[in-house]
Amino acid sequence: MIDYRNELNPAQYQAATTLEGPVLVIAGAGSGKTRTIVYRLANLVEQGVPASAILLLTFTRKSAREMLHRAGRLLEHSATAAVHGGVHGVTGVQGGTFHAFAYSVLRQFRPSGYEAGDLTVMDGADIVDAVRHCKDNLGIGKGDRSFPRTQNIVGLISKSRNKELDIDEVIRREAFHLLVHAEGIGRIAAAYHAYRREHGLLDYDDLLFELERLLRERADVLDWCRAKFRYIMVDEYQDTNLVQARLVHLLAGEGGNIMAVGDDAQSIYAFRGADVRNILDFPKLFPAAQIIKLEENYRSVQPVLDLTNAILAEAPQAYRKKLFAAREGGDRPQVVRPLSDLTQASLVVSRIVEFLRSYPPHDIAVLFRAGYQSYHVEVQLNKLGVKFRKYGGLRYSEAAHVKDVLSYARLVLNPLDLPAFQRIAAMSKGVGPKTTLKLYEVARQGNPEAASRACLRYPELRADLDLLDGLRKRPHTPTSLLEEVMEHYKPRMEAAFPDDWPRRQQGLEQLLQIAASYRDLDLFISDLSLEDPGEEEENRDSVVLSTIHSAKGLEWGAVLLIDLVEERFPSRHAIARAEDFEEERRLMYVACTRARDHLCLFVPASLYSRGDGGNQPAVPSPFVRELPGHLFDEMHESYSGGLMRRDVQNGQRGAGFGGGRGGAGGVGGGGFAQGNRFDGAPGIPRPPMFAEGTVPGRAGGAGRPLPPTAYPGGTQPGVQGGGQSGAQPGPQSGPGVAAPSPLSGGSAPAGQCGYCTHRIFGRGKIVQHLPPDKYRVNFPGFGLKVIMAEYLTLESD
DNA sequence: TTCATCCTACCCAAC
DNA sequence: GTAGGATGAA
Repeated sequence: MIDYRNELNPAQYQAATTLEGPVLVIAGAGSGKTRTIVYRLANLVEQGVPASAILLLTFTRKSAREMLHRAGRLLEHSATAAVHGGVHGVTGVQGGTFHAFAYSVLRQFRPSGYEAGDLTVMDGADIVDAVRHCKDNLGIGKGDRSFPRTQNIVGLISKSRNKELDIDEVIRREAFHLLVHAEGIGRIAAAYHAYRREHGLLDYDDLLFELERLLRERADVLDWCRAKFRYIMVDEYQDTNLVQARLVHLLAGEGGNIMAVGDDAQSIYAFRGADVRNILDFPKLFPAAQIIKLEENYRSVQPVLDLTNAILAEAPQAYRKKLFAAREGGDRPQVVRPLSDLTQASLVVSRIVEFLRSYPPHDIAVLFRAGYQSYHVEVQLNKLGVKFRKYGGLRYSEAAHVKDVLSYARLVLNPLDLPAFQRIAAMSKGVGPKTTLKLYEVARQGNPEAASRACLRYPELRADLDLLDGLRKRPHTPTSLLEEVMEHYKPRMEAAFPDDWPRRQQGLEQLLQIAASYRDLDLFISDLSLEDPGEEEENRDSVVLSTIHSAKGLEWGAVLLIDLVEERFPSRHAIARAEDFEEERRLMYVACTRARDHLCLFVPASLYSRGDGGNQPAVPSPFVRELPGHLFDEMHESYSGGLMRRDVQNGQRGAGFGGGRGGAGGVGGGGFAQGNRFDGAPGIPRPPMFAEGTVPGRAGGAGRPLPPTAYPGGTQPGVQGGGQSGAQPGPQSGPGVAAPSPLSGGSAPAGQCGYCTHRIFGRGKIVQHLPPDKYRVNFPGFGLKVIMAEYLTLESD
């Protein structure tokens, strides 16, 4: 028997043991929310509720699986499971995202109004392709420079549906400058809608709305759902949107057994229609709802908690919680001020290397606002041979070769899947957009002579169509089908990607692996759109790089948060409207509350931008400026690359930018290993500003007052530095490719045995030469690393 | 009509 | 780096 009362605190206990009726759990960051859900799952099962009657809606399938796994372990260890003969388990619990759940119901009870044979779920790239197709088709915005990009249009369409507002209204509210194009955008949206219906395609928003429509139109389906899922739990409820809340209400019924878990302070998805009001209005929607608050924080040390509480203190909040810590001691968070975003990357990486002494790689994370911001850090990590995994960025299933292969599979399933057809057709020489459409019409009308005529002209395409016909003739498992497709596709891939096809081949093998666990092709394909399989395997020997959004719900021993400057964080998109700005603040809160022991905030003093001639000064993020100075330690990078501690005595909040000159000097104490080790070290490219001798915004070095920035409610924030908006710095080197290192002076080792020195890892023994230019080296304390020769200095013995 | 090439503006977050 | 528009040749 699980000892719920002893293993949970009183609030958690109440949540885990209240099984009937509606319950709202307000769970502060790090308050053992997951633990509570896990125990409640176990409890439900112990009480004899069949697993198949439980629906667990979470933010990712991964977190659903994690909870189910833990609940299963809990049950295994309890005596009750044995008493009941082990029949109880959590294996039958349905868990995943709203979208995945919606698809599972929709494929079972097909909604009315879809012509084509099968329903295919579109992923982000499919959606962009489809909208572009509609836009071109209508000839809207052609050659008009002021017309928004397809991506932007997709964003507007999705926003209008998620917020359930007219697209004109969305434009009026959030993109006033596009108002002149509102009519055209509206027409594209309408065409895109018709396009999906015509081709049997569902985008993310369709999944939710079509499920709602189905449940409202078909009483039998609603009854079936209610009878089947008698206990529903929804995690991260603060990030549900309107239609999701209605779905919850529909599925549970007014007095239903529904538990919603969330934290209004962590609502960070308003941009996709999430509405904090959902969590605030939960008691109205379910009048009998009990409200339980989890306020004790088990995750973070007190100094980290103090800082995160300070971030939250500035925010208006409905469900007031006072988080108190269960963990004593710990270091104060650090604010590090690198000279530029380029040197920031070096500092971040050396900090990571330091943390690697006390934490396993997967317990260290670098977090950032937007995917592209980790670029420099990735380059630096590659240089040092530190493995990392990046979350939030290009999806695995959106890689070209994967999409190619999947297009065949999609056509087998749904012969009129136009996006897939276009993809396949475009691979053939001599076939462009026009020809593709003609051929598609021919195929649709089933005109045999026209078809064979067309095939004669394009032998490659003919081979594709033959393959598809062959595949359609007999039933296939996802695996056998993919194997056949891949065999057919391989020569194409080798031709199309001459330099890296072997790596892509590996990716396809991975796809095969994933497919192996599916029996139904349509489920397999839709799952790829709904959940990134790349996130499945957790790599325990890789440091984590993640967008803050993707970091939701996770925690690490050490968290490094980068690019805390205006325009980047808060995002430049979020400074005009107060509500957007508040969401940025919550995002900052979410980021910082991910840290258990160590939190480092990086505030680069300048940003490198190619377009604007080098480095532009950057203004520290208001989220850092507003922090009371006694809550953190502050370090400045010196011109020579070392770090110096800011004089705490002068440490009034916000006033000390550049004031650290007279401080404790050197580093040592702050934990950044050796103080000035960057000086003249080989292989560290200095930022251009250094070489050029000009340091915008830092000249003079001290006491420059902070540029005032106005925020929503006040005047428009001035555009600093000439209005550039963070043009991507040109790559100084691709990942894994050595940058020219101006100072290295040709120190590449030539021998292959013996010892070498690395500027971060120190002295190590060369274990193996990996031609042409890498070495496997064993560094005491760090273990085996693969390092490029350029970054090693051979010991001349 | 397709394809190669150049050029420029543009990048926010995710199911 | 990428999307996608403009351009001109095949």
